[in-house]
Amino acid sequence: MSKLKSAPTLDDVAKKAGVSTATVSRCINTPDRVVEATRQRVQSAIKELGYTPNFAARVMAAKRTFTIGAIIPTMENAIFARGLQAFQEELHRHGYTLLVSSSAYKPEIEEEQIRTLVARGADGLLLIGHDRAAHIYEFLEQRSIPALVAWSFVPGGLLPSIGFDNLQAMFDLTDKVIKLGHTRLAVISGITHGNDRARLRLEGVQEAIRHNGLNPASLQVVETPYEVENGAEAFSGLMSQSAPPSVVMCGNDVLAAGALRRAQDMGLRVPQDVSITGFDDIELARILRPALTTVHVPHREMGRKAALTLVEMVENKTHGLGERLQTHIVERQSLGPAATG
Amino acid sequence: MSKLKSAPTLDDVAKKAGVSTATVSRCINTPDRVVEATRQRVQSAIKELGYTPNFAARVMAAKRTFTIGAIIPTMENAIFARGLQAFQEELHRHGYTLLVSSSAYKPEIEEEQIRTLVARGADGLLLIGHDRAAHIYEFLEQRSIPALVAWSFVPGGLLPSIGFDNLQAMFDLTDKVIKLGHTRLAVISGITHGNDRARLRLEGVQEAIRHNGLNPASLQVVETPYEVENGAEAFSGLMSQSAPPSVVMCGNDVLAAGALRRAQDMGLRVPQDVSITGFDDIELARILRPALTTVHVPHREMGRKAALTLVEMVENKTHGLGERLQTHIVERQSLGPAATG
DNA sequence: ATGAAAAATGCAAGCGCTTACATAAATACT
DNA sequence: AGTATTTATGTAAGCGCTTGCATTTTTCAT
Repeated sequence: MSKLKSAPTLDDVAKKAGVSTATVSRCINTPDRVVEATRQRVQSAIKELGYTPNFAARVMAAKRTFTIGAIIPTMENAIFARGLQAFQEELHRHGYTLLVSSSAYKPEIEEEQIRTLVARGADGLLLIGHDRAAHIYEFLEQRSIPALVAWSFVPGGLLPSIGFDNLQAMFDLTDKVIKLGHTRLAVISGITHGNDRARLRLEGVQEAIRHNGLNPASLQVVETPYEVENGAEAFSGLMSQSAPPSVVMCGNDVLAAGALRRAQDMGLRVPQDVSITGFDDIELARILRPALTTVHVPHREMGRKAALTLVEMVENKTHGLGERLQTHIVERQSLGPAATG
Repeated sequence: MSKLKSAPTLDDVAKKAGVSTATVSRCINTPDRVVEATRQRVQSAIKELGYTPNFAARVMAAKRTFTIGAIIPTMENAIFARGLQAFQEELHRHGYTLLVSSSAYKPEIEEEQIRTLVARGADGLLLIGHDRAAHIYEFLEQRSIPALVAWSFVPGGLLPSIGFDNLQAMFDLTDKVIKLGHTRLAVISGITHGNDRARLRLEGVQEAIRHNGLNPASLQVVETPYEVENGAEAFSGLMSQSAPPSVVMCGNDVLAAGALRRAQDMGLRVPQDVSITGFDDIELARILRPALTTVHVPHREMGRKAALTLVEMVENKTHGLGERLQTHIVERQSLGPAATG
């Protein structure tokens, strides 16, 4: 009942069905080029043997893998997990498989992963953000691997991108903050090095400050990795100064969650004593008390569209148009008017 | 500067270095079997050409992929994301790449994914939980693919497992709940069909109830998918009855988060009016107010150990011992004594 | 019926790599 | 110095599949 050592091959199927391997191959790949009767015979041979095509052999012969690679900073942040899930689902719908790696926000690791995925024959690649060494783009270009950037839309970038305008989104949020009367702002930003999303969000704040005639030098910025604990630490650092900010704008919801918790631990009321904002609008933002005022990003839509675009790029060898997705501010309870005093 | 159409091959390198392909191959795979001078020459040829070994060809020839497949229900739940991240990191440390698919908790999809991963030559497989059709185990056995189950430890299962005792953990938590004076318990469980973790957790509650001499029939159970919103809905359903429970035990933290939020929306104080418990101890549990009393599961450790075990199984063709990891109750604020009223 | 065109199938050449096995070069030993 | 070992490299046979081209069978129009 179970004695086979190695998997049955095309040849085994061919023999059993009394046809050539070519015919079996056609039955699998282009069934309409095989006459009904033969197909039946082959099908049952396949079933009987429990045959599954060997992927590597197939790739070698056909030069196609139907695999798309994605390299994300981490699976632990819900925004990537969610977008990736949608990406995967859409890919699956088109017959592609997803190969994921995470780079832990480290450029060297990302580069290694890119090479690995290419060596594995990924038909296309999904990358996060635009910031990376020029030679990586050259490598991709030279190997003519279709690649797409997500989570950051930059028109006319080296690679097409599906994402949103991080700068504009944060500009708008900051503008709203300032209109509420805040003048002492602080930012808890993600690490900007090699991360255009973080960088652009920070720039958005700065631009809004200038735009509103506030003093750019008054903006306090802390850069820290995207973890709850870091948000908390950064927050207490910021608040224990002589002139603490009236609002702390965080680079993402995770950081904001940490800040919020710490605020409560410090006995500060949010938003009465200090306002806090997030970015991403992950589920957490809604669950927290007070619920987080944040920027909603359509992660699922982004994942889905990225898949669609990438498949299109791979199959039609087109360059990919890219698309700017809309974000919007979600007003909840963590942002209030500046305290009068 | 960039004109090459297809990737350089071993042959190209061999020619450029003036050696045979075998030597180049050895330089890459068993460098100590090649003399220094030659190795140097080959190395620089590789560098100059920007050569990367073709994965598929390698697999075909060597029958090894250094790939481990993992099929998880979803990447969206932090518990899997976190465990998988650790799994991946450990795998990477041993030179393996991770291939992930998610099954969306659907058995048919899981089966398809298993076949796909096997066809792709995964050297080993990580599966979640023990509940699946017998023929899948046969398939794995027949193809002699090492496979390991995680997130659920069941000694003497068909496959070795690295996980924890879901039943015992929930039994302990329930025992504590009952000791606090609660007699009207309710459970918001995940869907138990095809999910031994959910099923065992529920059984844990039931056993504890019997063990403490309470009436098993009094336990109210709602089964629902693991989403925040579902937890909320289930909670209000439960509480709007004539004799609402004094404690709602949730199948995981996500469900508990939904329940908690809904409780607050309904004007119920937690834990004064009703207690709520979770399971998993994800970050969220700590952030919520009141913070969730839950069962801590060592996800990272589990991921890491699973990787170690699986690599060992693959490389030494051993059967894998499995390991029962310890969980513990984390007492926070969402569970209190039964209301005396 | 009969030859031409169309459809179905078979043949066999790779795809790029690893790895026995064979051979050549270097080193050791008497 | 001469032979036995050891070490380094080359030769070539696949791994399981796809696919262009050749061949056979079927279909169709005359």
